[in-house]
Amino acid sequence: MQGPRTVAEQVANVLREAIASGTIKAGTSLRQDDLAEQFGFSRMPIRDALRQLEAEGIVSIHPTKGAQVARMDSAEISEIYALRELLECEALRLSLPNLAGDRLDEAEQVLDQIDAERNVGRWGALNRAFHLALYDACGNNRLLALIEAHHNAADRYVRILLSNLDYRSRSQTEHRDLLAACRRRDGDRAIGILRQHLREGSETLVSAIREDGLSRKS
Amino acid sequence: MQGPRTVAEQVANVLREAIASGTIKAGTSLRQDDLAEQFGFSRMPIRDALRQLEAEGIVSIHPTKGAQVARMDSAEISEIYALRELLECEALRLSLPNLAGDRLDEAEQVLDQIDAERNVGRWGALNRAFHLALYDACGNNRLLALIEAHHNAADRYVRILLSNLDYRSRSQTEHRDLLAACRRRDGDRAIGILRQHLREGSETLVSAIREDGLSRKS
DNA sequence: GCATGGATATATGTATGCCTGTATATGCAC
DNA sequence: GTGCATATACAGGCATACATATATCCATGC
Repeated sequence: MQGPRTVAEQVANVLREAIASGTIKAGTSLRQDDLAEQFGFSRMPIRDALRQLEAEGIVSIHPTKGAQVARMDSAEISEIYALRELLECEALRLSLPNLAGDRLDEAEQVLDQIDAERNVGRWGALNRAFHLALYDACGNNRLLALIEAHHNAADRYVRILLSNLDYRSRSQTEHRDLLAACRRRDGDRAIGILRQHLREGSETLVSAIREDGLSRKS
Repeated sequence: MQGPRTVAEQVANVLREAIASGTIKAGTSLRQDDLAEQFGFSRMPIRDALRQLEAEGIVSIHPTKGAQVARMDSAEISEIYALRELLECEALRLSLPNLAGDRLDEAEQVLDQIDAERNVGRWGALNRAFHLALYDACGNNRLLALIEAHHNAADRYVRILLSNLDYRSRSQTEHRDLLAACRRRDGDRAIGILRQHLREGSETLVSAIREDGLSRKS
């Protein structure tokens, strides 16, 4: 596994993490000159990085007006979660018959890691790792890429969820229920749990955003 | 409706159309210098355009190795059609209850246009317009964007399909059946027809690609 | 006092040049 | 004769410089 080969990729990775972790807030305008100076590179790789992040739906670019961290209101969060439900339930349905036992063991280890992890910033990645492990055998790489893209797009909001201790506890319970259903090869039950899991996440997140006022327009 | 605001967008549009129409074949390497000379601009807007097309999955870029028109083998075509089936059936299910009658009239006009159109290059766009008209009221903009992205990614292959007179005739019959089911507000039937329509397209296209050898690796 | 137009400033879009990395070909050694 | 190493060439990434568009502010006129 080799690291990023270009400066643009490095910049994109740093910005993605900064946005996901909340260091750079939604709506912040990302000026090419400022970023170039901060990173110590010219504007060109920064432009490439911003294009990359735009493709991922993390920033929005308007010609001659620059880039800013994409704002998501509760409606967009709902859309993303509706898509996650559609895509991930299908991936699980396709994957489960082909899912080897040791993959499930790996998924369980990830759950243990989540319980042990005290660094808030790691929860998002671990949460994603657990979900993707279950879908890994679905046989459709584009489907997996779409799922990962939606995880990335909503990452900074999911982290808000996961920083809520109560939600995190419920989430882990559901994760273990889901894993148990997968071990029993009970596809319908597993998909049902996953669907319920995502809907709870969506509802919790939407109400959290509404009261936090995170959706306010600048 | 204002046109492209930047050179990069214009270049991206021209390249997208050239690739979709088959003027630029799959696997062709897209050298920045050559394109810059052909278009009469510098390499920078060409770079931006290629990044944009990469995000759309139309070209693939490898650092220091340049860009080339993305090759799709039959497996990738199958993946795209599996996703189209998943996404479009869901969009239709969500849209149908909110779909106004005049929208259906518009869709029918598009079908008439397809029958009347003699320019092969227009069929792809009209075909897409018909499908999107049906999903328009689904209420999830991201879902619509994903569907449109998948239409674009497979466009040049769909055009191969549509240039087949026999397939085109069958396709139109299915389109009209689908429209009729929508008018009757028979959601299950409409989704069933759509699913069958997409599966036929996938199978026809996969076998066409296999025998045409379009998936050969340079 | 308000509105409109023009000018200026700022940030993005575009052009060009240089450097680095990779691939290929050739030569030498085994 | 084959394999490996080195050198050269080519293409892309990055930097610097220039052009353009847009927004804001100030001035002038009504």
